[in-house]
Amino acid sequence: MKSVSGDEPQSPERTPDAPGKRLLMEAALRLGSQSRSLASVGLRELAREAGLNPNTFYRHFKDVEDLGLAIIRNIATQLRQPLRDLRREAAARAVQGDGGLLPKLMGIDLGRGRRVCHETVHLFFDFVDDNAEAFVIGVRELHGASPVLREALREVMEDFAADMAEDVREYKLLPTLVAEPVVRRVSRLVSRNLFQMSLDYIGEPERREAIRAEAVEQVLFLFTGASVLQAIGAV
Amino acid sequence: MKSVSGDEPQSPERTPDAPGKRLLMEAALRLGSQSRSLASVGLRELAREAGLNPNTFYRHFKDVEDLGLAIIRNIATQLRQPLRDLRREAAARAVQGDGGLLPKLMGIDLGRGRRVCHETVHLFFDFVDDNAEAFVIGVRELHGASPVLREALREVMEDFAADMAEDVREYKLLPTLVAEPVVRRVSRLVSRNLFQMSLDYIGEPERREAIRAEAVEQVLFLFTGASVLQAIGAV
DNA sequence: TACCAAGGTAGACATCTGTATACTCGTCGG
DNA sequence: CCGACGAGTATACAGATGTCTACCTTGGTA
Repeated sequence: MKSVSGDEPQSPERTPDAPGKRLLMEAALRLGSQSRSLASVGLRELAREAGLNPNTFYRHFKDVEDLGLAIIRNIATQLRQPLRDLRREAAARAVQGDGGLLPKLMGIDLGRGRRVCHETVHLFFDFVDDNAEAFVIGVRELHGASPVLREALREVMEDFAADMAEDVREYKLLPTLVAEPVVRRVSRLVSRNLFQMSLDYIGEPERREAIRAEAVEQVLFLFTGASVLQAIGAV
Repeated sequence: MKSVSGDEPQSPERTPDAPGKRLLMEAALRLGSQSRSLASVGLRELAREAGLNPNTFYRHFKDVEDLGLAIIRNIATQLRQPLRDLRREAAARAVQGDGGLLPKLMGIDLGRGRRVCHETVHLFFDFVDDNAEAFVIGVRELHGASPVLREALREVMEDFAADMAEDVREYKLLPTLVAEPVVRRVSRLVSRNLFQMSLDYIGEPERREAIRAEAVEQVLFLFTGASVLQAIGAV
């Protein structure tokens, strides 16, 4: 046994992944997203779907849980950086005024935050479009059976939220008087909610545009509410 | 076979529930909340935990899914009415001014909404305290394997949100200029988030007070944000 | 050339699961 | 008093699952 998905920490996918491993992960995406929990598919069904011998599974993973971890790490690394980059770009692009379409509320430049938020949310949903299966599994497993997967996904969302909070501060998307812990809490909630909505998004294709709009709206509500309440000293 | 949990619609628990049925449901709460998904416990393990013969299961339920439905219906009916009643009381109690502790923001009486919200949230978490196992299972199964359970739970949360939106309107907790669909969407999000947080609440006993506070805060942020943005015409 | 490890296969094992049929027992209505 | 019925039990079976040991194949390398 060499690499049951736990080598030296990890060079980010230095192995082009043995064909079997990839086949198994793809099979897991297909089956796991189509109804049941990952654990309940079972190693054997997984191998069957992948067109492989059950024992081949052991060459690459020690558990179904282990497979799950691999999938999670995959999408997490694919999502995190692009999202940060886009947020930076969006913030930069939105620096030049929006022509004052929206009034400033108690000194808060709503227009800028709104545009950054709009773009971020849309990139997120674009990513959901491309990785629907992984998202279904992810959100399922977030409250699922395995504590290990839960913890891993929690961490992903926590990082996601932390990035967001940091960017909000760095690009000054909120008035500085909003305390940092508040920003973090709001970010956490936004993150959580976006992941949640990704399931609606996937499950109701005919409402996709509406859901994107609602998501933007909700994020705006939250940050605005936080700003206003803090401004009048009612945190 | 007489009552596999699908009789005439339902008189609300006219049967005091055969002892076996109750034992099985309690066993399901214990096992289902302690790690895996309901479906993955399996009828046999369930019966074992309940100290009964596997076949006894069939006398009361046709499926594990069926058992799940019964549990969901139970807690749903236990939660809904009390919550509405409390909200009405809270709203009535909060009619007499709060002494102007908080300034009115653009004509919005924040103090009243805040108090009602505070009490509602706390009642909710008290209920979570008393039914922790059911909540764990509920939130798990919300994104779980079975479409039937998912749909049932969605409905529960939808009702929960609808009640909330209606009460907000009826007790005038928000300025009337906030459009009804917006209230509904915000309510839906709040509802979803509360259920979500109930898991944190259960899982991190040492942070319970903090979580309650955060929940109240988030609800306030949302409704405030919605009010403000609507007020300045930026919905 | 010989070797060796990684990737993949084959068959066998005990174990668990859902389900079907058939039995027991207490209670209640006629 | 008796039969029917609800609740619970016993046994049995086919199928699936995780895992073990052993074997084959390939590509690189000493």
